Amino acid sequence: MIPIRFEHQSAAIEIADKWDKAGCSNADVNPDKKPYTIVIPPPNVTGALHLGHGLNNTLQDILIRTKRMQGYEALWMPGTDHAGIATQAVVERKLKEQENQTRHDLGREGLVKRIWSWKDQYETRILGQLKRMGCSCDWRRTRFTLDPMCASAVRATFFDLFNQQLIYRGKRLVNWDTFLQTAVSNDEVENVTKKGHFYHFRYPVIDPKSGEPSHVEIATTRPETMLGDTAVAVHPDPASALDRVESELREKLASAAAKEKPAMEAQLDALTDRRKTMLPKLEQLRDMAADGRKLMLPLADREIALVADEWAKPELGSGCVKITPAHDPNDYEVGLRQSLPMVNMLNSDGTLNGVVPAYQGLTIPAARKQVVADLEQLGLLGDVEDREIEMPMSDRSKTPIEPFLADQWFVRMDDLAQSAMDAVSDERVSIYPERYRKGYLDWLGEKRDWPVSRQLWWGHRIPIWSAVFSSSTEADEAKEKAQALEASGQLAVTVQEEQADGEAESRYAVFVCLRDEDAELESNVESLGFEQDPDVLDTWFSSALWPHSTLGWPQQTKELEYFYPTSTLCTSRDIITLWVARMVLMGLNNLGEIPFDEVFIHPTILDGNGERMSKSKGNGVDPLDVIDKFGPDALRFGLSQLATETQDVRMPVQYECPHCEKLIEQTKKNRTATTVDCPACKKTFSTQWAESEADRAHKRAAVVSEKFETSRNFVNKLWNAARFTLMNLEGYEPAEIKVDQLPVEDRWLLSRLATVTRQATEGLDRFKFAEVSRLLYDFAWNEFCSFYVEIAKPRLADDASRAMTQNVMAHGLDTLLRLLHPVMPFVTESIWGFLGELAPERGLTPKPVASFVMKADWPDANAAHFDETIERQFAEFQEVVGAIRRIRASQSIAPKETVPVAIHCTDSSRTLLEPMAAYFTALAGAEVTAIGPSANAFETDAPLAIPSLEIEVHVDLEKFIDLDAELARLEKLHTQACKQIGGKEGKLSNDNFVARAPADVVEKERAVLADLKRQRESLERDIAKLKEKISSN
RNA sequence: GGGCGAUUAGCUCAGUUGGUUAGAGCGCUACGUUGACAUCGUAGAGGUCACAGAUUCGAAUUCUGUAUCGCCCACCA
Repeated sequence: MIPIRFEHQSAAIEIADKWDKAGCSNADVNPDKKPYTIVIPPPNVTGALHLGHGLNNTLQDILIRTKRMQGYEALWMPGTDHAGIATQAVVERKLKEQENQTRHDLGREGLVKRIWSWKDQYETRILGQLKRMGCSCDWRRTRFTLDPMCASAVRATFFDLFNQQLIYRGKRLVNWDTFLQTAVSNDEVENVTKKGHFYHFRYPVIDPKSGEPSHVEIATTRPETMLGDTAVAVHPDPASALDRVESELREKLASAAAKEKPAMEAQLDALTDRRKTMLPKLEQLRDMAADGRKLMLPLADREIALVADEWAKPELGSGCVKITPAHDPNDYEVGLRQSLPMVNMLNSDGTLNGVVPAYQGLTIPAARKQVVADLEQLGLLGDVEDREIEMPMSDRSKTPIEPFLADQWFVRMDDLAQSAMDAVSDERVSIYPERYRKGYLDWLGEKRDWPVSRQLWWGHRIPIWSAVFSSSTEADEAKEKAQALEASGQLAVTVQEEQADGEAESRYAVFVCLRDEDAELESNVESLGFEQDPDVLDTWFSSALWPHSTLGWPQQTKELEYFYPTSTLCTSRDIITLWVARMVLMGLNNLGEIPFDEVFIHPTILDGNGERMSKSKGNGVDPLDVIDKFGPDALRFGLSQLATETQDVRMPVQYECPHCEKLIEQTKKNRTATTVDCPACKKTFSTQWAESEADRAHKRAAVVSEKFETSRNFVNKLWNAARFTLMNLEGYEPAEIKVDQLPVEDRWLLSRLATVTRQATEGLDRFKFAEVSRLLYDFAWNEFCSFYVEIAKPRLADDASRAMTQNVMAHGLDTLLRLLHPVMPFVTESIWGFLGELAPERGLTPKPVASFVMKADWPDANAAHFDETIERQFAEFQEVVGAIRRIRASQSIAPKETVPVAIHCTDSSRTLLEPMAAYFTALAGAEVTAIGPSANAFETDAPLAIPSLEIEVHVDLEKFIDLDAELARLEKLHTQACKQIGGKEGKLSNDNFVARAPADVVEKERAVLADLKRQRESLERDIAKLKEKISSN
């Protein structure tokens, strides 16, 4: 027999085990079915999943389960991502903290081994989280972006791109950590404001003509970088640049607060001055630049260009700016625009290289002192001002970051990007919601080459071996030798002309790319003097192949043929460009086919303060904590309710006190604390931050959200509705359900089931998860439970109606379970099991059902069952029930008291309501004494009109009446009616409205007004009668 | 700086092509444990739909502007 409660802890484990044993979530090539495929966005193995992943995976599982029930061979491909930078950083940080070691102490192999064991640990944890959420992935196929299958796809792709000449080596400015000797991402760079100096220098003009200045003044906070200067820039049109600055300033001034005005006015004055004193000189310099005049870079004794570029701001300083393309991001841009040489002056440890031999080996601070002193000696140093300067610092090493021009590998994007744009433009790939198309197209439209190398050890190592030669002949010789090593197309060679650091001459790099892992070939290549590139590929390179690499590509597997292209990709918007776009272009490049038909972008979950959840902030919620407290079905239902079309959803987060189980609102303050005192029970609990032994002695509080309470309650409600049904199935005999012979309530249920099924099916097709959840919640709770089950009670007690009621009710529950299963798999599966014991054959034409609801057919939206008249009639019944209840409540009539009720209505309403008269007792504690046009008012009456239905409900208050309460109630209704009548009359007396609004709208308004007036009159009569009675008492 | 989104009840959110009295859940108030369910039931209170304009007979809904908040991008992944 079905237990009194749904114990999700034990039930979920049991059910998951049954599914697993029966292989319910496995998918195999099956020519009899259409495939439906989703590849999971592989979670990073950096850490455990939080609610954001919870949402992402819940939605995918809803889709997969729905499609599986709809008869597709539904494959959900699981796996995880190696997440290069993030994972290596986490492991390195841990290494530092716990063992005070750096990666150099362990060496490449040692570090990678450590990361693998980290990966194993977190992969297990992540997959465990997904399983407990009920994710019905085909676990046999679990992949990892660094496993041999993915590696083979990465190698094949890289080799192919290399052969297409789409891979090249170039320079790129990276954030270089000179201490860790690695590039760090922008995320890990922190700008710190420090005290420093602003140095003014003068660079001599080479052979100035008469009237031309002999020097150009520039200023910098980083004097030592002048050794790498390759130009000085001046604005190409300083006059109009100044005009623009001035007009912007004036515009601001007009709307500025009074106290800000004086400062702005001073700025304007300075600008006017500058126009007089500086503008002619800047224009002269601009002309000199156009004339191709050169400057002499002091100390380096190198000619550098004078260029006209908008980066120079005529309103600032001297109006001229030195350009160091190899060591400043903005200057780098200028260097690209102006085709300037890029002179790298640093070694990777942050000391100076031999570009200017006198400074070789100096550290940056030493070089700075030296440069300033040397310039002073030459008389080229101007003012030195004190100034606050922004300095980029590495989060990881806490040392200054140097912008550093490093060799990087790039993928040429022109055609690849275009192909991915076309796929979306012509809707071979659709993106929902549509607004995300723009970002995708804009980003790809820039067609920026993709830098794919990362200075890391954790990842797919770049399969290129290179050697550098000073002449092209030598390079060609090396190329031929390399090519001779292999003849079956596993090896490709290119020669690329490059500029060496700090040297003018070209060098010739020979690159050997190997298609597959082949130790022998590799060692042969190396014996020719080639070295493998130390870098690894960008994580997104392997992620971009995910939809086909996981299916076995480059092998032409039968899975690939059957399941590819996949159907739906479900992800969050922050990786539309990084991941989605790249999957599309790689799919097209590798297979000539798009990777998926549609992309669904779901909202981001923020906490109660509108901040993104993250473990480092302390506001991250582990789905397992929510599952422990509320159950997996509640977690899933709650999340699916959040999946609206907006971009963000908020989820206020609470600590659950481990002592008293009260939920304590998480604040910005307490979320970073190591311990918190529970305001309810006054005991102390610890948080994720607790480290000291004293703190850890307190029990740890889970972080959850009360948003899931509603869902947990819903699970409970469903369970109990099922319990009621099952408790009343004693003696159940399957029997044909003949729709046209059913009473109104049964036909109503069938009609509602048809409608709800249709709406749910359509909603899921259009990713309206929140809408579908609400729909099913409302139907299950407010229709199935509140009305159908309540009406069933007297019918089940009556032998005449019992059998058919059992049949219809079993069918209703059956359909409800199927509809809810994708969202709430565990509780529905559990109930399905119990239902199957009592009613193994059920349905309109009883048939044996699948042993798992997970494997059952999705319900048919049987259009023939939809009956608008029945639904409308039933609504009348519901209205009358509501009316009786309101009267009872206003009269404070005790629930156990049965009140006599007369329903004054039309004949057609009587036909409907009469057979249902008994149900008013079950639903409203009412005994119906009369129904129809001749039903009269009672002596002591509390009437309530339902104007739209022409029904008046009369309740006999003989035994109950509270005259004052009744008067108050009627007067309130009267006021309301008057107000509404006023509104309507106003509207209808507006000639414009009557003339211009559509006739049916006007007609409707008139009808409503007439009803309202009738209602008001009747109220006035009743009030008068009541007043008379009160005064006579 | 560029792009996108949000602003509706105390809180978290719905609100279809503009058209009766703007909805739900939680919270709140009152009453109530009848054999499915107190993780419940019934009823109730609570909203100038951010602000200012415009279009329209009619605007939460369309347009423009403002404010506030958030997210993405700015050679960061």
